[in-house]
Amino acid sequence: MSEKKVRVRFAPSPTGPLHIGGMRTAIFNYLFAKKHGGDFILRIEDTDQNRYVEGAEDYIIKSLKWLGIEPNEGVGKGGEFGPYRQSDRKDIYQKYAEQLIESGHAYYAFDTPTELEEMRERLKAEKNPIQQYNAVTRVVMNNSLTLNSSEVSKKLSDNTPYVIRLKLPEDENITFKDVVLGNFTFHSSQLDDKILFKSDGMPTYHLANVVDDYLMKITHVIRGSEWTNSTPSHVLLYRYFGWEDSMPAFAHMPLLLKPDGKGKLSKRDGDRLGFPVFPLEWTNPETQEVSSGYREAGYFPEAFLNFLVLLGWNPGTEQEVFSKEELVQIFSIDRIGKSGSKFDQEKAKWFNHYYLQQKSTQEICTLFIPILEEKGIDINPSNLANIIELVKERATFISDLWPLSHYLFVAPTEYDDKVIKKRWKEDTPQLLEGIIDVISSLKTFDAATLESEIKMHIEMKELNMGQVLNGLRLTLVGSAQGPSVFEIISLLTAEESVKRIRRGIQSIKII
RNA sequence: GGUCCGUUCGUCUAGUCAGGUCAGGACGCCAGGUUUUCAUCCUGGUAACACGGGUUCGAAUCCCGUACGGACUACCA
Repeated sequence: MSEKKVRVRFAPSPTGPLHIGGMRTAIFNYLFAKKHGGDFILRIEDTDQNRYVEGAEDYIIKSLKWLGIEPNEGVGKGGEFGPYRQSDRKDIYQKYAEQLIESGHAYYAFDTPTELEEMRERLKAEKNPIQQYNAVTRVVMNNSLTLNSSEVSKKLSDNTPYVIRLKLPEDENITFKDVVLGNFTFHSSQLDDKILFKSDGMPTYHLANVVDDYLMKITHVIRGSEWTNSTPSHVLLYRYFGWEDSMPAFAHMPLLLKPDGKGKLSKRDGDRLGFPVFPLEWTNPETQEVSSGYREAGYFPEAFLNFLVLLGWNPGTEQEVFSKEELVQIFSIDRIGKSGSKFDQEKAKWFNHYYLQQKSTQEICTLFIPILEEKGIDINPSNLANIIELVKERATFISDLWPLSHYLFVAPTEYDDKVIKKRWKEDTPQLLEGIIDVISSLKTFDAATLESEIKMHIEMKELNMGQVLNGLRLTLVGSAQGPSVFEIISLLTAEESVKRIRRGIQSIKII
């Protein structure tokens, strides 16, 4: 076995925050690399200077880190195949573009944007289904194939803006195998002479991507399926460079779709639909507009990762909850589905609820304390642990804990009208006086004792439970929610409970 | 318009390559149980092979067509 070491790259453009589709691509790349004991490389593809957004690169690194994805090499990490930011590799690309010109597989093109536009308009008017710069149309354009060599050298020495285009064959089938989608055949007449090198001196994605993947010894290209149609051009580049033997395997992943209908998920959908599409909160540096993030919404990274990995992939078993380590063990690229998936916020919440329940009470306390501090609540740790024990099973997010438990910290100041109407009767105050007596007389003060004593009292008086306990809950909590009243009383202490019951008796009026 | 791709419960999906279990699981939803309440939890239920042809004893599975959806079609990635 002389299998090459697996090396994959995640190669986002720093044009803004990474959305969850990009995160999923990163996760799949990472899992695949780890599964095979390989390297995961972070490369920043910033060849479009116009779209560069300040802070985006940092955002990408932070997002990966939040999920526990640490690149083996790349921007912010280093490595022997660097630099890993394409703008720092500018010189490399020019050399390769020129090499292609020398070998006759690329050419200079001097057409202005206007001329290109006219060409497309003309083809459109002729009802030509293909409106591209290709083997047919290039013969009437301004390029080093139609101009004689002295005209070309003159233009070059005049600094006439030019691009370098890939010279596609006129009549050739290009085939490649995609690990996810299967075999593809494209006919060269359907492709265009892609620009490899732009007039601003930067390469396009197509060139930079192929050159870097080759130089960085990438073995598997796992990327979004929006790249499928340009893959044949990339295949040709490998061929023309003479790198076909080390061409990586391609795996194009289906896209994440809008939850409510049509099209691929976009950055706008989040705010429109009321859920985050970004892992972390993002503030647009130009407009100061804030987009919400999963982290800030209260999702745990492990829940978010678990949820995301199941979008378009499954292990083929009925298991749905996985740790990252487990995923590394069982991940397999050929279990990636072919069709796009919408995501379901309800399921994301379910995962978060599940992961929250797996956490220790101590851990949950630690996460909850900042919220309490913000509310100005002072609490002793052992009491807090008891409170968390009591309410955590109801919580999906840490932020649910306060609405679920506030009455255990602060006495109710108002009482739910609906509950008053339904549960507060003429004899309620009198019945509660009886409960005060029971509470006050107890020597051991735990939930079990409270329950048996209060129940005994109710039975002796020949009352029914609902009659007494609902009113009791109202005075303690202010509403008709929460765990067992006996648990509540025992946490509240006798003194506080009696105080609340008295206050309720005084201030609640029959409706 | 052209090229390429896809289509199983409302959603994520198993099953398709090697045709033959009342098409399985999860989320959601509904019902019942537990509970003094609200949740949680437990049990059960609802619900899908896009459509039309063909091949076959037999098709979700293979073939063709149609519809619908998606991606690409920039000196953006």
